[in-house]
Formats: sequence, structure tokens, C-alpha cells
Amino acid sequence: MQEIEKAYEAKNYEPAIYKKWEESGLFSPSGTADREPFVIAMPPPNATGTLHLGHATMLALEDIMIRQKRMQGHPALWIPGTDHAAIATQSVVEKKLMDEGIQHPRTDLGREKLLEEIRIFVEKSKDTIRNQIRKMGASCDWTREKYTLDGDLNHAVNTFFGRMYADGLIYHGDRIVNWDPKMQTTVADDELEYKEEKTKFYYFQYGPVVIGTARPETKFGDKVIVVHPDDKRYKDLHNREFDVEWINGKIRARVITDKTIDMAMGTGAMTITPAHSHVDFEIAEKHQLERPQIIDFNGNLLETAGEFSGMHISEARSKIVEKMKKKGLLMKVDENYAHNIAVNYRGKGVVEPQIMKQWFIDVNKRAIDWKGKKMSIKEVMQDVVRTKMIKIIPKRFDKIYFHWIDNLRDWCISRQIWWGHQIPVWFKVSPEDRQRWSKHPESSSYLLRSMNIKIQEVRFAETEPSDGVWIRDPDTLDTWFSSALWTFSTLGWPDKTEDFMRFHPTSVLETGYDILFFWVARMILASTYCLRSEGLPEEQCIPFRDVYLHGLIRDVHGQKMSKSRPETCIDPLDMIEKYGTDAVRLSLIVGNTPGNDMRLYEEKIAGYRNFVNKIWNASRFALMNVPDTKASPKNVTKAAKSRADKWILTKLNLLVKSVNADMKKYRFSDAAMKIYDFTWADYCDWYLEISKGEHLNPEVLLYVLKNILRLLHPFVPFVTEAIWSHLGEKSMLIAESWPAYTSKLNFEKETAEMELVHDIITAIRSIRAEKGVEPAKKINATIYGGIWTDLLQDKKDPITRLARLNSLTIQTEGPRIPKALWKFTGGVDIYLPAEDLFDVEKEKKHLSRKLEETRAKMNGLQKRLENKAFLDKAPAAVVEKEQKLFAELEEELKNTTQKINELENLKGS
RNA sequence: GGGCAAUUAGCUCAGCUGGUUAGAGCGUUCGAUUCACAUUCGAAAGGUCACUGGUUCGAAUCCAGUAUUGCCCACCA
Repeated sequence: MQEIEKAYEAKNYEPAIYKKWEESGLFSPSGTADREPFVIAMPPPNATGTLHLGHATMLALEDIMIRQKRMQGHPALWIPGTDHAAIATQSVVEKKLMDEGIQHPRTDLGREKLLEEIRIFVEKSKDTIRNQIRKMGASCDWTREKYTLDGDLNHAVNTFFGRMYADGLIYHGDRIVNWDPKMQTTVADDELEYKEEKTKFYYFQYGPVVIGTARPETKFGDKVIVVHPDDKRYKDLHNREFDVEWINGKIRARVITDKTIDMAMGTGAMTITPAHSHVDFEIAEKHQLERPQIIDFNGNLLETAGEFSGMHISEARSKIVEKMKKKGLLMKVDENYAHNIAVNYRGKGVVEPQIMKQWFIDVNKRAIDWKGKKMSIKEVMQDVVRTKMIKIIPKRFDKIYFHWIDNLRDWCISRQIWWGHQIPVWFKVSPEDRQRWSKHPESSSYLLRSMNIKIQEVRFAETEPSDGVWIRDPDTLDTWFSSALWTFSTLGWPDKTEDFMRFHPTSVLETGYDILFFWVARMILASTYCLRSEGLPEEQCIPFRDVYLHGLIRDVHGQKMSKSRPETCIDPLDMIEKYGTDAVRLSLIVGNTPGNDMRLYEEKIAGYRNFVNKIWNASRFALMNVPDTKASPKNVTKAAKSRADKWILTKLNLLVKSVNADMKKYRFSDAAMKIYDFTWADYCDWYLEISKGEHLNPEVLLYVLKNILRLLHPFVPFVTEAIWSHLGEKSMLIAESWPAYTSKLNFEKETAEMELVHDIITAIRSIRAEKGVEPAKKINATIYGGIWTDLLQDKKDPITRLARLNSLTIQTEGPRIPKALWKFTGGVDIYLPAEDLFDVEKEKKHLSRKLEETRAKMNGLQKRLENKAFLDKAPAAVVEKEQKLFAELEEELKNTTQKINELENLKGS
């Protein structure tokens, strides 16, 4: 026996326990080669900032899976890591430097110095993140930790790039891209966010037509009017040319037709600005029109703008409108035009479409050998999900995934920032050009172009080629280009390492649905391409078998938690400090179903803290009452003596079965809730109560406790491990085996019920004896009716409820006559309460209501039982059940009527 | 504009393949408590399962429509 604290203080246990786990080496997969490995690649948190609730949820869910599989004897591998988060990180550091007084970090510091600054910053926050992952109790294999900028991962990235380049899937081309003048980089389509803005919409006379625009400042170079071929208004204008008076004088314009034009929009006629609009660019491509640049990369107007050149676009608009008005070309202004402006979701810079030479992945070229055919990236990505090689949970995301792929355009992978994987491509140049180039610390690809450096040859190479003078493409790759390789680059690819051969494909990818496209889709792209090109069979070329998408955590009002409203923000680390990791984990798991958002509030966490404490105290009880907590019964079936023992063992056994089923189906919330209920209601509130005094059976009590701890361990690893060590176990709980379901352990219900009733009556007798109540006398004791009512009607589980009576207290008054009084009074000395303590009228009212209810139910039921269709069509079991129910209700009706009669008598006497 | 989801107790949510009388936690009310735990125990009250139709012997569950809310995608000349 051992004395431990009355309340579990998480802070006093968690760090030491984690340290012990980590040092034990148990986080690394064990060597049993016969069992199928279970592998998760942890979605790498950005190596900036700190852990938020999304990370916490991800860690809790993955840790639950990993711990359970480990306990089930699978080699379980969970690879942790961090992401360099290219744009996000560089913008954070640049901002920090600007706050410190360095106004233009890129030009002031130059490439190497700025990178060094970022490296220092990242190193520090990487440590923070690592420790916070540990705080969550994540049992990941730190010996295999990876970082997306590690040397070997960089090699993987280069290999990926080089192979795609050789296959013609990566190309260098002039395309319209999303340019962020603030960060001075391109941004991927899906990294854009749209903000609605009210603005003015202007109508200008442009030769024979009126055109509408919200952006007059882009219109200087417009020479082409586009109309729909079927638009009758402009029928006479097709393919004609004429001079028009425009912002800076006369322009030679012509009219073309295109079906993409929306006749109902504006005037149905538009002029196009191919260099600064995606749609216009596509039209220009189709009709092979020229695409003059109007706005430079800082957002200033170029020479074409004449008197406005050099002016920033934000300033130019009103001046241009003013000029047009003077010229009499402004026809109309809509004041309240709502339109969306695109901003970079990192850094929130307003995006300006620009044409630039960029690197792209061609998603339509059929270059992959897949299932006997040549398929494009798009087709392979669709195939693996359609043929269920990869299963997305919940299913409805399939549709979203397919839709996204249908609309997928070539992926722009180059970024004009420095933090990240530099593009492994070299340009052969003259020595003079290289000399000129080296003087520019703010190097990036658009500068390279504007300096007119002549590129003699383009070559893929990881290191500088030795033949001639070369400069490296100064740009870097999109972050997602490297994270796309995450499941296998972390296992050593492109080498065929032992880890790679054994652990890939990974089992599950668990992440928030918000990065389905950013990441999940790109991982499928990268792994199918890379691995298939090495000749691996298709089923080994997927990055994972299942994708589990968890919902986002919202505040109590269902709003996104945002830093701008700190009062709604819940910081997982604060909560861990206050309530312990276990409570935080449970609060993130219970009620969290795949793909659905969940609201979190502090009271919920406090509730689970209470549960954690409950487990602790149940264990205290065991420690105080069980002589040897190390022992475990050889044959627990034999050790079970009382019916209560048998019942709790049966329930435990059934619990294991249903928890196993839930875990298999990724229903973690259900599993956790079921174990929670069993622990609290069945084990603590009932079985432990019954175990007080003569019914104590240390063997069963301990056996059930230990199995509860096993079942709970994946969910609440710290408190269970702490208790485990208090029980005197030498091994750690993390290494224990998961409870097994056995068909042998289910005792029969019927006999258990009768014996329990007997036990209960005995217990009530003894309590009464203790209280000095004489058996033969009318006693002032009653048992609250609810329980009896419940237990006799409890359809699911009468025994549990019956058995709970043992924990009842005898009270001196009560509002109800227990129904069971009639049923069980025969031969048992329980009597009606004393009249003066009993509100007969109130009780009568209650009983009458019950009577009505029973009658109504019976009526409904009777109708159904007389319905021939029901008897014919419903399954026999259902019919039988309802017949039985009807009989029961009949009995109940009789009892209630009798009770009312007795009450009448009582009143009279 | 296209799509997806949600709507169940005062609040936050479960409810899987249609099947008896729709559940939990918190909150509220009443009561208990030296005996593992006030981070406790027992109980009560509280629901036309958003609405309208349909399918079915039977619908919270399936179908159609409506309403409200949220999200995603596209577009914005």
C-alpha cells in the first residue's frame, strides 16, 4: 500500500514521464518484422512561431493512433519534423529586421547575411516547437527528426526537380503569375485570399464602344476590344480596325470575338490588358496578341503611361479618371461596385498579376507510366483516389478533391525569395555579365531579366558546372514543392534505404482539411511521379493509404480564433499549464469528428481535467485497498466471484470490442467517450462503491483498473503512466499490450440480474442495520424512485442500473414511492415511508402522469401490433421485441394502478 | 455563379446499416456526503430532432423542396 496525493498535479509528473519515455527508446519502431508497420509522417509545423490548437489536435490524434498500434505490437513509426515555410518565415524575419531599423533588409544585408539572420531565427523557433511537441506528449521518433532544409532533403528536392526537368514536366516559361509587390515574389494560385472591397466602376468611351473597368490605371496599352461573337450590339464591328481617342492620345484599335465574354457583364465589350489580368492573358494567348507590361514590379506605372509614368498605381487611378473626364470620355461611374481583390495569404500584400519567366510543372503532359498507360499528373492524381488506392476520410472530400484537380492549372513553383531550396538550375553567361550580376545583393530572377544578362545555356545541376561561367537561378522553390516529398524524403529517398523499403507507403496522413490542396494533393503528385519513375509497382507509389482530415478548432461562438481577438484565443500551452496535457488532449478529441469544425472553450478542458483526476482517485482507492498491486490474476474468469465482478468484467470485455471497432474506423471521439463512460459510471460510481466492505475483490478490481489504464493510455498518456508506476509495475505502460477482446469473458445476463438483486437487498439491510433501523418497523427510509423506475425499464442495461443501488444513500424522506417497492417487497423488509414525511398529493400527480404516459405508449404500440403490414414486413426480432415491450407496459400499468390504490388507502388511514 | 456541410435540451455536441420510450457533458433545480475523489455522489426539470412534402409497416436517420448559418471553389472587363 502506498500513499499518493489526493489530487493529480499534471505539472509534477509530465516532464519526467516524457523524459523517461524518450530515453527508453520506445518511440522508435521495434524490430518485429512479422507485424505490419504503422507509419505516420507528422505534418511538419512551420519552423516559426509557436504551437497552436491546430497543431495540438494533430498531435493528439496522431499520438493516439501511434500509441494504440504500438501497444498492439505493430512497429509504429512517427516521424517528426519542421518546415522551413519559405515565404512565411522570410516575411516574419524581414518584418522583424525592419522593426529593428533595417529598412530594406534584402538590399541592405544582401543574400547571405539575410539568410544567416533567418537561420538564427529558425534555429531558435525550431527548438521552441520541438519542446512544445514534447509537451503534448507526442511519442514520435526524435532520432529520425527531419527538417525540410536538411542537406539530404535538399538532395531529394533536387532529384525530384532534375527528373521532372529531364522528362519535360518542368518548364521555364512566360506566364501570368500572381505577383506580390510587397514581398517581391510570385504567389501560387491557392495561396491567394480574396478580400471584398467597394470601389468605383468606370465606363469610358473607347472608339465606337463603351467599356467598363474598375482599374483604369491598367488601360494605357489596350488596343484590342473583345466582344462575344453572338452579341448583336457589336455585330457590325467584328474584326474592324479604327483609331480611337484614349488616355494619351490616339490609339489604333481592333475588335476580335471570343466566347468567354459575358454579354451581360458591363457593356458586353471589353478591352484587354494581357499583362495584368489572368483572363486577358488567356485571351491574348489564344489570339496571339502582344502583351505589353504597364506596371512594374513595384507597382509603379511604366513609360507607356506617358505623363503618369513612375507614379504608383494607387495614386494614378484618380488622376487618370480626372483626365478622362476632362477629355469627355468618362461616361458613367458606378459608386458601389463590389469586387474582390487578391492578397497574398502570407503577409497580406495586394497581388498584381504580371507576366514573368517562371518555372512551372506541366500537369497535363502525359508522361507517367501508370497502369499500362501514359498518364498526366492530373490523371494519376485522380486515378489513385478514384480506385481507392488512397481513401479520404470523410468521403465527401473526394468530390472536392476531384473538382480541384479538374480546375488545376500548371503549378508555378518558383518564388523570388531567398529562404528555401534554391532552384538547381544554372545559366551559362559571359564573364562580364557574371561580374555585373555579382554586384547585386538583392538578386532575383526579375532583376536578372531587367539587367539584360544574356543566357547562353540553361542546365540542371546540383552544383556549379565546371565548363564555363555560370550563375545560378537566384529564385527558390515553393515550400510545397519540398513538403510534397515529405513521406519519403524523410525516409531517405532517393536512396533505397532500409527505412524507405520498410515504412513506405505510410499508413495514414492526418491533417486539417484546410491543406488538402496545398499539401495532400501535392504529396500524391510527387510520390506517384517520383516512385513510379523508379519502376516501383503502382501500389507502392502512393504516399499514404488513408487520409484523415480533422476539422478546425473554433472558439465558443464558432468563429475562427484569431490573434486580433485575443479574448477568443485559447493557447494550448496555457491550457496545458493550467489543466495538464491529458485534459487538453481529451478536450480536442471528444466531439471532434473528421472534417467537421469543433468549438472549444475552457470549461470543456476543465471537465476533462476532472476526469483525469477521477482516474487518479480510482487508482488511489485501489492502492489503499488492494494488498499487492503488482499481482495480476492468472485466470480472471475464475477470480470473479460475485455477480458484480462478472458484470464489470463482461462490460469491460464488450468495451474493448467496441473501442477496437471505433479505432479502426477512426472514430476516436466515440472510443474516448465510451472509455470515459465506463471508467466513470461503471467502474468508479458503481463497481468501486460495491467494492466497499465485504464485496471487495482485489483481483478483479485491479484487473479492471489495469485494463482501463491500457485503454486510456493513448488518450491520456501521462496520468495513466504515472499511475502505472505507482502500482509498482516495472515496465512502462507505453510498452504494455493493448487489451484483447475474448469471447470467454461474457457472463450470462439473466442469472447475474437475480443475484445482484439479492446482493442489493442484503446491502440495504446492512446499511439499515448500521443506522439502527429496526427491520419490522415502518422506516423513514425510501429510495428515490427514479433509480428504481429506471432500472426496471432500462432497455439497454438493467443490471448496471440495478447494481448501482448499492451506492444509494438511504434518505429520510422522498417524493416518490419506489415502483420497485411492490415488485420486490415480498419477503424483503422495506416498507412505505412514514405518512407525515411523504407528499401523497404530489406523488399521486406524478403517478397519474406516468399512468397516462404508459397508456399512450401502449395505444401506439397496440396499433402497430395489430397492423398486418407491420407483422408481415418487419423483421421477426423487431416484432418480438415490441410484443415483449407491450407485455412489460401492461405490467407497468398494473403496478402503477396498484400504487395509486395504495396511495388512496394510505391517505385514508 | 458552382459546390459542400450544418440545423437535435438553455449552451456545446453525439446519435454508425431507418426499428422500442432520441443520448452525453456543461448549466439550472432538489438532495447527500468524515469512509478514493467537492476536480465528489444521487436525482429532477428541460426536446413538435429547422420547416414542408414524399418513400416506408416504421423516419432525427433515406429522397425532394424551402429557410437560416458556415465553409470551399471560380469569377469580377
